[in-house]
Amino acid sequence: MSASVSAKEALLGVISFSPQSGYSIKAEMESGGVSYIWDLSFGSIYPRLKDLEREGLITAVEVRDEGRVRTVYDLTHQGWSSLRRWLAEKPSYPLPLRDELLLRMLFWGTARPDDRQTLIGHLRDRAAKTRELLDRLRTPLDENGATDEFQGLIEEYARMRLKAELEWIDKTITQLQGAPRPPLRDPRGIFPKATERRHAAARAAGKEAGPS
Amino acid sequence: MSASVSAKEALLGVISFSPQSGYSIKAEMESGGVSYIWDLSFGSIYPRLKDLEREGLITAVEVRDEGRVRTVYDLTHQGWSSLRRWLAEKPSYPLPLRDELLLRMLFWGTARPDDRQTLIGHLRDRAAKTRELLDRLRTPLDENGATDEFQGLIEEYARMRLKAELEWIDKTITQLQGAPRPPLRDPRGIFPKATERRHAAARAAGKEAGPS
DNA sequence: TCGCTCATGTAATGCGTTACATGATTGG
DNA sequence: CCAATCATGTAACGCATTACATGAGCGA
Repeated sequence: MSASVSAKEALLGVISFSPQSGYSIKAEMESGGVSYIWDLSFGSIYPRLKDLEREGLITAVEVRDEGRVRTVYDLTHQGWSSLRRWLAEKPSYPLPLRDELLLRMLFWGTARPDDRQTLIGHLRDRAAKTRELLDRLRTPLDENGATDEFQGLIEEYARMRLKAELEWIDKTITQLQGAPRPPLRDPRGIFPKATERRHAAARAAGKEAGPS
Repeated sequence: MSASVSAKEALLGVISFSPQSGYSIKAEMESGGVSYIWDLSFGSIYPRLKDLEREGLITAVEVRDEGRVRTVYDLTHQGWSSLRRWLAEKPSYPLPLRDELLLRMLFWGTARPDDRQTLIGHLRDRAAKTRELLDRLRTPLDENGATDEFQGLIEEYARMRLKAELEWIDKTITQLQGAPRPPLRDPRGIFPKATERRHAAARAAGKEAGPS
C-alpha cells in the first residue's frame, strides 16, 4: 500500500536544497541534517545520479571550481514534480524499534541470563554515541547549515528521542546492576524450560564428545 | 567495527524461546514481541533454517501434531554458543531516525512549501498506527506470551518512545495548522533560492513546450 | 466440496554495500 | 614531494523481498 524509499528520492530531495555533486551529497549524508534519517554510499549515489539524468529528472553541469572539476546536478522541471509527487505518497510505517541492541536484549534472558555486565557495556556504548549525536544537534558542525520550519520540527523530534533514550538507558543500567528479577509473565514456563534446554544441549554435546 | 544482524541471529534467538517451525517463527515476527524490533519473510526464513541446520546450529524434528506435519527446529549446543557469542558482540549504532515520513518532511519546505495539509494527513496516519501499537503493547494478542526482565525493559522503552512520538505529532500538527514560519537559520538563503530554482525550471519547461 | 489456514519451499529480482581502481589538487 | 582530500566511477557480492508453486487438513 504505502510506498517506500529508493535512493533516488533521497537524491532528488538533497539536490532540492541546492545544486550539488555526488561527492557533496555524500558529505551531506554523513554530517548534514539528512545524516540522522538516511544514508547512501558512493556505490549507489553515482550510478543513481546517472539514472536520474537519463530519466530527465536532473541535469548535469561540469563546473570548474578553483582548478577542481565537479559534476553539479540540478533538478529539472520533471525532477521537481517527481519529488513533489513522492512527498504526497503515503510513507510506509517503519518497524518501530528496529535496533540491533534491542534485538540482542530481547534474547538476553534465554542465552546470557547471568551475564548482565556485557549488556550494561552495550548500553553504555550506546549512551556515549547518543550523547555525541545530541551535542552535534546542539552545535551543528556546518555553520552554513540552514534549517527551515519543517527541519526545525524534525530536530525537535530528534532531541526528544535522544534525550528519552538516554534516560531509559540510565534507568535500565541501574536496574541491571541490581539483582536479577523473575519473569513478569510466563504462563507456560518457557524461561526455565529454555535454561533446561540449554543445559540438556550442553550435556548431549559433552557426551557426544565422549569422556577424555 | 560493530557487527550487524543477519537473519540467522534473529532465527536462533526466536528458537531460543522455544523449539519452533518456520511457520510459527513467521507468526512471532508478525505479532509477538520480536515484531517491534525485527521482521523476516518466508523467503528468508526457510532457506536460512536449512543453512543453520547444515551448519549444525539447529536440529530439525518432524512433528505430527493432530494430523498436521511440521518441522520443528531446536538449538544444538553449537547453536546456543553461537547465539551467546553474537549477544556479546557490540551492536552497531543505528541510524537514529531512519524513517520515510521524516525524510519526506525534511524536503517539504523546498518542494511542497504551501501544502501543509498533506503533511498533516501523513502525520495523522502515523499517529493512528502508533496508537494501535501502543494498545497492542498494553493488551498483547497472545495470552500465552511471556515476558522476562529484559523484555519488560524493552517494552518500557517502546511505550516511552511511542507515547513521546504521539505527543510530538500533536504539537507538530498544531504548529502546521498555524501560519507558516520563516526559516530558523538560512545564512546562504538556500530556501528562497530553491523556490526560485523551482519556478525557473517550470518556466524553462513551459518555454520548451512552446506557446500553444 | 469449497475456500481458508497451515505449512514449506524456490526462482527471479531488486537494491544497496564493499572493495577496488583511478586520477587531480592542495597543503605542509 | 608526499599524504590527504577531492572526485568519480565499476564489478562482485550479499541479502532479503516478491511472486509463484504446491499440498495437506479444517470448518461451513
